[in-house]
Amino acid sequence: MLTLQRKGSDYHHGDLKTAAIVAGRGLIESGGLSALGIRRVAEKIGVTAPALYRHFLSLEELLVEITAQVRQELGELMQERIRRVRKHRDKKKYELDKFRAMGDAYIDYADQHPRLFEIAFIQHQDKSTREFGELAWQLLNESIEKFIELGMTPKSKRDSAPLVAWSTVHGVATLVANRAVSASEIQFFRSAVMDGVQDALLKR
Amino acid sequence: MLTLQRKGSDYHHGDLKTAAIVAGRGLIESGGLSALGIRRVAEKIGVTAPALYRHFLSLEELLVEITAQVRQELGELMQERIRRVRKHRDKKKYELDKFRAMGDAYIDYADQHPRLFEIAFIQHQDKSTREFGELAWQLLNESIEKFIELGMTPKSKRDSAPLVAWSTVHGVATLVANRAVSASEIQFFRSAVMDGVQDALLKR
DNA sequence: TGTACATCAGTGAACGCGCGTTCACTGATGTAC
DNA sequence: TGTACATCAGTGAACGCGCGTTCACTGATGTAC
Repeated sequence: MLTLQRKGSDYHHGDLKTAAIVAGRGLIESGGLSALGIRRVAEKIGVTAPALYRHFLSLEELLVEITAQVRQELGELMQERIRRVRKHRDKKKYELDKFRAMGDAYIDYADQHPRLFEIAFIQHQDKSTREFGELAWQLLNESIEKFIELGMTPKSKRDSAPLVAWSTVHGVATLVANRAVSASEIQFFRSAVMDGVQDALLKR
Repeated sequence: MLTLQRKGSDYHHGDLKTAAIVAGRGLIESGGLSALGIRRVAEKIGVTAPALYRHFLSLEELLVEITAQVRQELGELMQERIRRVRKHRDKKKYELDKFRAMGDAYIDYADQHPRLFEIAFIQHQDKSTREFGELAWQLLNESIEKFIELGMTPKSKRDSAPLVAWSTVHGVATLVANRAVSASEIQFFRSAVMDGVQDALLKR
């Protein structure tokens, strides 16, 4: 749990910025983007609205910080799941297991935090999102690089493979987050798509 | 061009409902979902706000009608592009060309109407979106059915293939709509992914 | 063909609300001496 | 160690705004006779 209660005096909060981001996340998580607001965040923290202007230039800026954090978290979940994969003496199998774990993590995040996932990649100003989705993108590229090293994926696909994998998994994740696939179909859907990605990347 | 100007008297509009949907679309197209509003739609049409309540129960209902129309349009664009594909005496090639045309249409729509695409699949109440995205989904299934008939796709993939194809193409479309892929990469990205889908569906 | 009347799509004013942001301020903190 | 003071994170009141929706109404339309 992050520091949410005030420490010491009641006048100074201590870590308003962090608290605001956490509170904002919570609002979006339960009510979507339109539930985010300066006044609502302030109320949730137990502070007056203008106090937030000591830490953010505007509502927009708060949102930008929230989405950056969500993208980071998504990357961290992937990293965590990769770590938990059991080693296997068959290196190819091991790499493949890690790859699937990554994809599963991405989809799980979208499933469990649909509203956050929904807003994670929206564009602000002229910044490219991938620049911020750095961690997830990097992990994906490392994984595919391993496939190539082990001769599982042809070198010719070095540039395209990460894009194919990303968009496919992103597609499932989006549809799952939007509940566009019925709950009963989800399991089948997810594994069918992951098999499909594998088919597309691997030599046979 | 749909009937936008009033006909006959100035008092009765003639086709307010249609005009409201068109105007609402336009607002979303240029300013995103948050730009949609009863008052703004009314102003755009040249009518007072309460007039719209003769045709819609609420703002929400107007939005539902707009998204349904967008999904329909998306399907129609796909249909149109399929129609334009040149016949080819090699049936397999012909089917494949039509399949790619469909995918291209889907992505083009997302690229050209990013804001509309963004909101097309959002969930309202408890209705499943696919129920509404009927046309697009049907076309995709027919296409894959042809692949199976021609022995290009194994029968065992009958259920999974449409899901794999949909989510992959949907993924690209989403990322393109969000401008998460830089303009210079888009062409390579699109064709790489379409090649990937093909790899996943077809026997080799 | 002409008139009375029901229908109903539109108007105009008003409602209460919650929003982001600004401003002059106040209270707590921590540093200099 | 104790006091004066600069710093700055918070307050409270107020701003102007645009929103969705309601209400009693009015004006145009088309049907019955």
